[in-house]
Amino acid sequence: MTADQVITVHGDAELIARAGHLFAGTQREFVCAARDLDTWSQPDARQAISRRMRGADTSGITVDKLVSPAALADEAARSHLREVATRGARVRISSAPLPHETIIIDRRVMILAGRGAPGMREFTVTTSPVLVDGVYSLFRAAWETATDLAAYLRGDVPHLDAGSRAVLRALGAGYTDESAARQLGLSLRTYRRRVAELMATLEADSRFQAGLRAGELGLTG
Amino acid sequence: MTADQVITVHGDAELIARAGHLFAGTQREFVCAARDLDTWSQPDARQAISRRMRGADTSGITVDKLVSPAALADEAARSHLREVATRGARVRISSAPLPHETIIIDRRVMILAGRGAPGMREFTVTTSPVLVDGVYSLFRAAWETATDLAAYLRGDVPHLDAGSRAVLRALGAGYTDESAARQLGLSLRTYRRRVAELMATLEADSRFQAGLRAGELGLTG
DNA sequence: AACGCGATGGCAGCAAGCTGCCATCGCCCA
DNA sequence: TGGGCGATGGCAGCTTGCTGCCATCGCGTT
Repeated sequence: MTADQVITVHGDAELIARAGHLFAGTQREFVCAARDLDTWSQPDARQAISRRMRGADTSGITVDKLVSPAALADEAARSHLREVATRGARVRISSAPLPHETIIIDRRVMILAGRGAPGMREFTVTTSPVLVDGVYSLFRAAWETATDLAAYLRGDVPHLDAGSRAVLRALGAGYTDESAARQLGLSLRTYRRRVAELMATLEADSRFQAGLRAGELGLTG
Repeated sequence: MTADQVITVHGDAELIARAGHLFAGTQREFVCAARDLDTWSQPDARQAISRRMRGADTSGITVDKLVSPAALADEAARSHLREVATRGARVRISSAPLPHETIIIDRRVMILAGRGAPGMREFTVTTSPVLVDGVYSLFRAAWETATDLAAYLRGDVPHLDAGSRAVLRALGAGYTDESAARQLGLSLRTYRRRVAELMATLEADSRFQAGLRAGELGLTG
């Protein structure tokens, strides 16, 4: 039995001071899962990282960012995500609650954030291969099933009104148009109009494709 | 800056000896993500755990097991999963590669397995709240988007032959039956027969529902 | 050769889905 | 009051999808 160490630091400033060099030393891969963008919206923390990254050769580095829909709530966060996406990062949205912040660099170092006020969070820095590999696999499992940012924005999921959701539920339940319309108190004509609108929204050419898209976008409940 | 410890043990025997009491001490929740069932298929390890769990009140404990499809490969593993499922555990299948083994008990203790021969793996035991909470969130994110075991077995995903997959692709591409049949070199009649078979397999009443199911079961590529 | 069997495909008829056209209704605004 | 407008629903005609029935074909068995 042996004992590895997990370093715990308090606050962004100490993290930058003690682990900043790890960010700059990224060789191949930088992955990150976070429920919000609080850490990076702290101006001084972001600038400190940016300064360190400047000059580094970032061309061969893949950047994967997994965030929850909450990160799209305000316009500042949206534009930040769009910006990193245009700089080559892959951004995906997970409907499930994510950690406050999990960062894995080159599959060697792992940084996790605990809860706490922005700027004063507790972070742990770990290099144990077993720990890092295990968490990395979990990250990938969550990543694989998440929705791409572009698809998420294209689908504009949250803009589905209650009616469309009801139609979606009826379709998903496998009803015929006739019984679905009856259940929703609509005429057959109107119900089908709704279905047609929904399919247009989902950019689907067939009902099968619409079902597929609806599933992809996590509209099933 | 403080330093927590991560305990590393080698092999199932040492894990049982040093951390076995943690399993028996489970109060509310036992979650586990694993790419295979090697650990639990080791007879002595499983028996040791079973012995410790005996007598403990397991009624109020929720058990969540997330495994990859590989865990359904051989019949022994399948029946083991069915058995834990009937004992109240929730079992889900993730199409993405999972860690060799990740266990989180009561959201307080975390045990991760590294690679290595069954029986001789390296395990880490961690109690750092920041680490455990972070990994727990990732687990939940992967869990949320995984497929329930029952649905997975019902769909019998692996038993889809090449033809069915081709049909699935055509449907997903949004082609009409006519053009899909032409592309696949089938008559319209046969193509529709295939679609009907597929829908029966997916237990779908409508094409929309079939699309939904296909998406759920991760058949889209 | 004769047979059985499963897969295929044509045909026909029906069910379901799609959409243009128009009448109607409720509502807001002038 | 009257006009405009969007949402609704009926109708009709068309397309697409669904399936039972039967003929055919290939293949392996007897």
